[in-house]
Amino acid sequence: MKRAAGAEHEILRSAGLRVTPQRVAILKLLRGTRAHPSPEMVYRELKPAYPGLSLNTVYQTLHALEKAGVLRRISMEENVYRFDANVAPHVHLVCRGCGRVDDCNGDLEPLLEHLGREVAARCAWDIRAQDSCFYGYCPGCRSEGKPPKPREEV
Amino acid sequence: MKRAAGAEHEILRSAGLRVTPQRVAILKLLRGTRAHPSPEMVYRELKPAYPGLSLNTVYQTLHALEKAGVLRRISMEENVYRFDANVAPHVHLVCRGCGRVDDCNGDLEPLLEHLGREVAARCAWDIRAQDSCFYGYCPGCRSEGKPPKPREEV
DNA sequence: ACTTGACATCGTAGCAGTTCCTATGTAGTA
DNA sequence: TACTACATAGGAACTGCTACGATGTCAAGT
Repeated sequence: MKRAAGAEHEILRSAGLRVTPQRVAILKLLRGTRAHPSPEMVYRELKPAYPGLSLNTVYQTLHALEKAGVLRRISMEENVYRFDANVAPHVHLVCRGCGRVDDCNGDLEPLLEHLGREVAARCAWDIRAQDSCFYGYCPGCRSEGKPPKPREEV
Repeated sequence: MKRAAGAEHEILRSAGLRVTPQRVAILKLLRGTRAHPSPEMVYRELKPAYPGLSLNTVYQTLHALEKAGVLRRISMEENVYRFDANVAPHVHLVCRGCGRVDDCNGDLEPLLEHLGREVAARCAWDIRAQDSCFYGYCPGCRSEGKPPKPREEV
């Protein structure tokens, strides 16, 4: 349980956080998926390997990592937190059929940065983060009649 | 309580919804504010004028109006629904200090539509809606030391 | 105007996601 | 190895939202 990869170790240390098996596991999971998991999904995924894991710990770890800037919390149409280890500005695609959240491929960063500059120029706010979400139906749900939302996997 | 303005009346009718005092009041409030109220805020605002109003009714009315395309539900970093009577694509500014949600002035619609086209061209999704949020500190919170979030008014 | 059926409203109860509380455990330093 | 501050676990509490059933009301058709 102690021999985790080094990258997560480094990240935690440089964020001023203690290195614990739980934190390494959570961070590793987030960095290894594109599914933007919710706390619940993280918990369900890691519970088999860490039977003693508490959902509470997942929440606290996610908050700590978010505060340290390692993760981003993103908001979907549903009132459930989701987390993303990709901190750079990018577009999220949210399926109203199955609930999955994808990143949009292709280099949209220049466009998003342009949008950010335009917004900053038009208001007197101190902007710290941006998030662009597109809602619709993924290829899978598109072919069917877009059914109500089941539970997706990490 | 029955002599409300005609615009809301029209909107409700053409959406196929019954016209009731509660619905007119809720829609009128939403259309007359830029604060993107949450259900709770709508309730607190209307309760004095409509003492019998139920929070449940607020929820149901907001859902009905959203389903009819009259309102948009937007997602902030907090897990609270917020509603916007402006259905056209525009940018939201969310203050991490006081929690207020503003629209960004200035004509950003072309840019957003451009972004939408780029996204649609890069993925096989059936896009139905888009939302761009910018997080930071409003002019008021910026001048102070960005305090923790109190409750804002409608 | 009056009746009537379908839809709205209200209050309560229930649920799911998140946070609070606190005793116990453990990482990291000396 | 011993110590101390920080993490964890478990459960209880909180909050925003939804489901349910009884009552009330809008509006179409007499």
